[in-house]
Parts: sequence; C-alpha cells; structure tokens
Amino acid sequence: MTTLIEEPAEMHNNILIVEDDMAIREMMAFSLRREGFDTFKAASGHEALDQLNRVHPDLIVIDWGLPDMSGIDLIDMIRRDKVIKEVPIIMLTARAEEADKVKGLERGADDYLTKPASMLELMARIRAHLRRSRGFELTHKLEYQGIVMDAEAHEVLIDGKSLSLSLTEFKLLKLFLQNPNKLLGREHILNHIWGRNTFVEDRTVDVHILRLRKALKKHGKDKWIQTVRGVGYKLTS
Amino acid sequence: MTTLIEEPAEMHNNILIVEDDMAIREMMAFSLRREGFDTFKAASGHEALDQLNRVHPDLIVIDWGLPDMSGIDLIDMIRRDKVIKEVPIIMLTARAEEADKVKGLERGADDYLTKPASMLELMARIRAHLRRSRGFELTHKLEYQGIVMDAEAHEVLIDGKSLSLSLTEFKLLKLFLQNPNKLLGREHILNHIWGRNTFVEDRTVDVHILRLRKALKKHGKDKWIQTVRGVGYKLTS
DNA sequence: ACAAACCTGTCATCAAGCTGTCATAATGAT
DNA sequence: ATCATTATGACAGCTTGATGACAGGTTTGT
Repeated sequence: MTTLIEEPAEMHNNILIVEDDMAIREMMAFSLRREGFDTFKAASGHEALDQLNRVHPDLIVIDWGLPDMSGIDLIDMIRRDKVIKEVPIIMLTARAEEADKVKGLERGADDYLTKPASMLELMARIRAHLRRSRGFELTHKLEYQGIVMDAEAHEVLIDGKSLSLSLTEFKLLKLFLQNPNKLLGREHILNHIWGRNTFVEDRTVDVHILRLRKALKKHGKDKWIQTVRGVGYKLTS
Repeated sequence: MTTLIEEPAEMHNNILIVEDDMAIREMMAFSLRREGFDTFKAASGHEALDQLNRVHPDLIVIDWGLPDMSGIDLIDMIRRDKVIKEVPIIMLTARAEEADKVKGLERGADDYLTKPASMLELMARIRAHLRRSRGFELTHKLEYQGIVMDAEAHEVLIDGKSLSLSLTEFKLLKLFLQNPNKLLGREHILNHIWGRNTFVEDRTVDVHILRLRKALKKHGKDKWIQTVRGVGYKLTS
C-alpha cells in the first residue's frame, strides 16, 4: 500500500513552508521543528502544489514572491481546492506596504507578517490559528457523545472504556469526529484518508466502515455511523 | 454550491470595540460603520462585559490597557464564557514588544495589532477573521413552516422529528424549500433534478411527488404540496 | 530469522432500496 | 358527458451497500 499521508505516532501539526530563500526557509523549518511541528518545505509554487498532493498540512506559510508565481496566486489555487481550501494561510513577505497587506488579507490569507519577522511572533500566530482551525483542540482531543479520542495518544475511549482500532479505522473515526452530524461522501473520505492521487476503490471505504462499525458494536454504538444511500455516511447519535 | 465568502447584502456584523481612549474609539467606530458594520463601544472591561450580556458581537477589538483590567484578563473572561467564547478577538495596543505580542496571542487573542494601526489594515484583518468564523455558521439550512432541511447533514426534520427520504425525494423537497410558494413546472423540476439532457418521462415527476407526499403524510403535511393543474406543483402552507 | 498475528485492499455475492414506466382509476374543466 | 390531466398501485430492472473470504504485506514477539 502507498500511504501518502503519513500520520506519525505522535500527531504533530504539519506546517508547509513555501519560501524560495533557502536561508529563511531552513531557519523557519528549524524553529518550527524545535517547537514540535512537522515541517514540509517548498521553494516554489509548483513545489508547493506538489507537496499538497501528498500532504495535507494544518497550516501554510507562504512567501509573497515566489520564482514561478505570486504567493497570492498560490493562495487562490489552494482556496479553490475542495480538499484543502480551509487550511489557514499566513503570508510572510518583505512587502510592508499597507496596500499589500490589505490585498493579501482580502485575497484569502488569514494573517500577514512582514519580514524580517520574529520567529517567536510567527510561532505565536501559527499557534493562534491552529488553535482555531483545530477547533480549540490543542489538546488533540476530540469528543462526541461519549466517544473520546486522544489523537496524540492514538487512543479512543467509549464511555470510559478503551477501544482498539487499526490505523485506518482510527483515521476514519477521527474524520467522523471532526465532522459530527455532517454527511461525508465517499470521495471526501477517500481524499482525506488516502490522499487525493491514490487509486483506491470507493468500495474499500465500505469495508472500512464495516470494520469500524464492528469495533463500535462492542460498545453498542455501531448505529452511530449511518448510511445515506447514494451519498455517503455520517456520524449521528 | 456557492462560495464560502458569501456576503448577504443585509447581513451586518456586530463589532464590539473595547478601548478607553475616546478619540481612537470613536474613530474606529466611525470607520467600521462606514464599512457597513454595526458597532458597539465600551470604554472599560466592565462596560465590555456589560455589553456582552446584551449583544453577541461577531468580533471584538480589545485594547490592551483598560482602566479597570488588562485586556488579557478580559480575553480570559470571554474565553471562559460558554456562549461567546468562540468569538474572534483582535488585540489592538501600543505595546510593540515581541513578548507582549506573543503573550496576547498565546492567551487567546486571534490577532494582534500595534498602534498606531492603519484603519485599512484593521479592516482587512477584521474581514479576514469574519470570513472564517462566518463560514462555520453558514451551515446550509433551509426552512419553511416547520420543515427544516440541513443540506449538509442531509437531514430533514419536521416539527423536530426526523424524516427519511430517498435521494430523489430529498432533492425534490429541497427544490421546493428553495422556492416556497412558487409554482414549479414539470419542465423546471425535471431540469433541476435530473439535469437538462436526460430522457425521463415527465409523468415520472408525478410519481416522485406522490412518494414525497407519502413521506410527508406521516407528519400530516402532505397537503403542503399542491397540484396546479396543467402547470405543475407548489409548496404552500 | 521465523512464525504468528494483524492489517489492508479487492472481490464476489447477497439483500435491500430506489427508480422509471405502465396501466388504470380519479379528478377537474368545459 | 367528454376529454385532459393527475393520482396510484404494481413491477421489473438496476444501483448501491453489507458481508465474508482471501491473498499479500507488515509488524511483533520470541
């Protein structure tokens, strides 16, 4: 199997750095790693898109001036992509002009920092954005009606009792817990668990749903994953 | 569907400004109003809390140094309040120290701007935050006289009770809910549900109407879909 | 290094649910 | 009363999802 989305045992946050200046890029990557983030690097817009095909970062830092395209264009592309469009983006550039800031923010960036940027401030802002996008889940804990998942510990408790799941089942349940009561189509599930450019039968999703249901059944909560014929599945109490 | 950045014309955002310097406060309020926001003002932490008891702003701008408490303390209080804790907060202060920025962001502010701040930048940042927080509230819901459809969850509730529909019935009901009280011709219905270039008898529509009515009948609302002889159907109370 | 245990992605098969059409009965309009 | 239009019940065909089995592949413990 080709697992494109690696989920390290300790679930760290993935940060993608898009910056053509190697010195700055490496420095940022270093600082971020030291803070416990997993970093991915890209030196151009195309490299960035390439990375995005393989990883779904939790946040992206983008330099305004890239060799092959403007950072703003990259943001546009990201915001148009169904799978990752929600990712927080911090724009980091040398342009201090007010008009540029406004433009960057209006065009889809969530934050705008001018170089030379303080690493501490960048870090703080990254954390602030992650705090939100992860749903105040800096603790890495997800919960829904008695199902408690500690993503970091890779552990699931149902009504206090521990539940063991395989990696795929775990990711699947996590996806459900992140979108409770929302309908998830097969396509969506595939994209988020196997990555976009993988060739996996959609029917495979069924099988994993089945397996997850079996696991939940031991705790009487197998009915919580509902099938919506022709569309997908959803987690409901 | 549509974009995330959908801006209903009538929709005004409530912004609460917490700032003790009257000149700055009024200037901000003025600028914000001109941009179409509804503003609420507070000159101290207590005034702010007072306001919060009456209004639930969509975003709060807080000055670090308030006469009666630190802006950070105010943030703490807000974040502890179950009802409004999710509101985006922008901290606006004279303190340019890096350590302060970090502290503000770590303690719960979503953004941090140093005075003198550019109104344009503030505006852009406010919009960027609203863009996100509103995205979550845009949970696509349709309602008509007790029939509530959550398209995202693919769920229909009638007077609170759940109703299960097949995919076609669901789409049909959705079409009606999107056009309440409007007359929908067969042709129109066909186009919207089966697509323009499909070969389906228009009598088929009748059958699906029938099925939808049957489903609604369980909740006594089958009469709501009226037949308009020779033309089509419409949803009416 | 080796075997046992476990995971995973696919299949083939089965059952259940949906759909589009008809034929026929109702209903409404003139 | 007659013609046009719609409501209904029945149905056969088709899709879609559930399930059990299985062959590789990987991990774990010894």
